[in-house]
This record gives sequence, C-alpha cells and structure tokens, in this order.
Amino acid sequence: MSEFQPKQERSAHTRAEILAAAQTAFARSGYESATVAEICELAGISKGAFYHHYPSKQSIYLELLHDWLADFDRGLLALRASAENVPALLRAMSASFPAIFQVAEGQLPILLDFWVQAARDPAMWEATIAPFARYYALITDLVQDGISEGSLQAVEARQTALILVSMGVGALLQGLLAEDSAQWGTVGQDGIELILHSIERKPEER
Amino acid sequence: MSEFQPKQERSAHTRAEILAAAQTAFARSGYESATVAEICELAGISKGAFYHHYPSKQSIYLELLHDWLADFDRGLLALRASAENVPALLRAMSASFPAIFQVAEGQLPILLDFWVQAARDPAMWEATIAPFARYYALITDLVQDGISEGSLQAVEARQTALILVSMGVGALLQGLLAEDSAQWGTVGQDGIELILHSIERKPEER
DNA sequence: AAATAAAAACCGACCGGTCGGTATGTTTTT
DNA sequence: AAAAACATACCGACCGGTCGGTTTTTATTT
Repeated sequence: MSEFQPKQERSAHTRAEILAAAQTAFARSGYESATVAEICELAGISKGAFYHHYPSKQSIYLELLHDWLADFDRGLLALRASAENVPALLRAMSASFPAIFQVAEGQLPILLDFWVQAARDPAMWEATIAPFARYYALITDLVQDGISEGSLQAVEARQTALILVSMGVGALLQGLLAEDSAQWGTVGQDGIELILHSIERKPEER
Repeated sequence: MSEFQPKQERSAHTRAEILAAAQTAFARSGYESATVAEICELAGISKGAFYHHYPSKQSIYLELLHDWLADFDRGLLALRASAENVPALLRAMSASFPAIFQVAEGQLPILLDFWVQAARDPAMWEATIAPFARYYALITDLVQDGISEGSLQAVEARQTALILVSMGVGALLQGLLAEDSAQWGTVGQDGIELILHSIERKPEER
C-alpha cells in the first residue's frame, strides 16, 4: 500500500525507484521471466537494498497491482461525477479506452500476467480477480440505475453488466496484442455503442 | 503436425501419451511452470524418451496449439455448412460457447498462456496470434456476405467483425477465470444477440 | 524357425545455468 | 554510537536439455 513513515529520506526515494523499475521489468518480460536482478539493475540498486524494502518479488507485484486498481477506481469515480445519465456514463467509459491503450503501450503482457498469475496462486487470485467482483457489481448497479431513471430498457441488470464488461475486456486484450492498437481503441467504443443501441430507451419513447 | 510414418508401432502410442500428458500439465500449471519432468511422469516415460520424440518443450506446445486450432477450424466449417444465413451462423457460433467451456473446464490457464507466451517469443507469436488474422478475415467476409444477402444492415464489415470477436473473446476469457463458468456461457450468446439486434435486417424491412 | 545384426525406443544420471532469497559485512544518516 | 540503508558474495533448489548405455523391436541371414 502507500503509507509508510520512512525512517530516512532516502527510503521513500529508493522504494519509488524500485517500483518504477519493477513496472518496467514486469511489462517487458512478464512476472515470471522478469528477475529480481533485472529490477535491481533498472533501479540502480543492489539486491540487498531490494530485500531491505520488500520481503519478496511477489510483494512488489501485488503493490503494483494495488496501485493500478486504485488509479482505475479514481478514473471511474471522476467519470461518474461528470456524467449526467447512465448511457452517457457508459459511453464516457468506453471513450476512455484509447487512453488506456496509450498508457498500456509497450507494457503488453503485464495485464495478461495479472490473470495468469491469478489463476495459479490463491494469494494472487485474491488480489487480482476478487476486485473484479466489485466492478461487476458496480456496472450492475449502474444498469439498474439506468433502468430506474428510464434511460435503459428493463433488461436483466447483471447479465447486461457482464455483457458490457466482456465487450470491454475483449477489445482491451486483443488490442494489447495487436500490432496496431489504435484500431482497437474504437472497437471497444463502437461495440458498446451497438449494445447501447439495443438496450437504450430513447427520450421520445417514454 | 500429425503425419508421421512411425518407425515402430510403440512410437505413435508414446507420442500420443506425451501429448496428452503435456496438455494436462500445461493446463494444470501453465507453460512455464509445467516441467518436462512433470510431463514425463504423467506420461509414464522417461526424459530420454521425451527428447527422443520431441526436440524441445516448446515443440510440443506448438503441436498442441496446432491441433487445437485445427479442431477449432473443423468446428467452424461444420457450423458454416449447416447454417442458412449469416445471422443464423453467428448465433450458432455463439451457441457453441457453452460447449467450449465444457471442454476447457479445468484447463483454465492454457488459453491465456498461449497469449502470454505469444507476447514474448516471436516463434510463439507466429503460431498463436498470426492465425487470428485468419479468423478476423473470416468473420469480416461473413459480415460482408450478410450485407450482400440482405440479412445484415450496411455496416462497416471489418469493424463489425472485430466487435463480434471481442465480445466472444471477452466472454470466453472471463468465463475461464470465473468460478461459475456456466453463467458465462450465456453471456457470450446474449452479447452477440444484442449486437445482432442492432445490425440485423429483418425480412419484413426489406 | 532360429540366429544375428541393426536400428529404434527408452532410461536415468548428470550438466550448465538461472533465480529467488539469505548472510554478513560496510556505508550513511540520525 | 546505533540504527537504517545498502552492497556483495553466496546458497540451495530447480529445470531444460544432454549423454552414455540398455532394452526392445524390426530386418536380414542362415
């Protein structure tokens, strides 16, 4: 997590350095292939320093994931605040896809790795997949709100939420692996648009 | 691939044993974590026998992938033969999702692994991602056919194809990692249905 | 049909290298 | 001076792949 009272000034700086290096290393090689030595070299420190600040390789991995999820949550909250109804919010979310690609550019495998590692280690699962339940619930609530406010048809909320998430996840993952990720940014948007077209309730119909 | 003239009768049997064992091992542990020793133990043979039949760990991996893709292609061809128009075919394809989950049950990580490995090794990329271009093209043609035959609206064929594939991939991957994969089988179907609802051209409108 | 040679299949000990993590000592800050 | 930060050499486990030798099958000859 992110709150430490560093015993020394250097400490915080080194920790940040290690984290940045780890992100680079994991992105470049994936979790298993990235070595602690590689991370240390990138951070310009020694192995001793590394293990002084982190108890294990897995621990930085989890911290990186935690930070990433926190960023994601903040982004969602910001969007939610500025959208005036549910379809608009869903559109805004899908519109932020290209931005995600920008961020992820050159860090292809790391997102996939989160999944793969999660499928193996229970601790990883807890940290990676479990949060997804929150997003499912969040989108489900959103759809429910949309139905309540009359902007969406009376669809089955959870199933619809899973569909929307699937659309997003599919476009994201394929975009990560494609050569021309630019093209894929709009796929997510257009896909959500098609789905919305089927479930939206236009004002004039009310 | 699949055509060998086995020098001895035993050979083919052992090769099959190794392949089955490798599939189990990769599914259980993933590509990197699965060891050749593990595969040998599962197959009930020695390391020497393994390397007598396959030059490397990667080579069986590629053979497994190749077989998997061939199966998939056969399935697609069978569907295509029995569908009378494009929307029906797309529905049939999405309806076969639950079956895929059945097959994949308990082999969670292997599909993800194909991707992760592909992102790293050029040889893996060639074998894994490159074939996807064929499927994109196939679905694009399909959509184009649908437009021609009047069963689909005049959408942009390739973009629509990418959307359909994204929907499928997203539902598949999430289903693989979920605890109740049963639920996810229908997500793919319903998602495709929603999309079709937006792009289909009903007979009475023609 | 038996004997024999040759080739294919198989075994398991072993090698070279890697990697996460540790132990111990040195430098720097408080 | 003492505690925190850092460095370096090293350990033990693991793993893909090799190697020399043995067993089993097939082909050939007698």
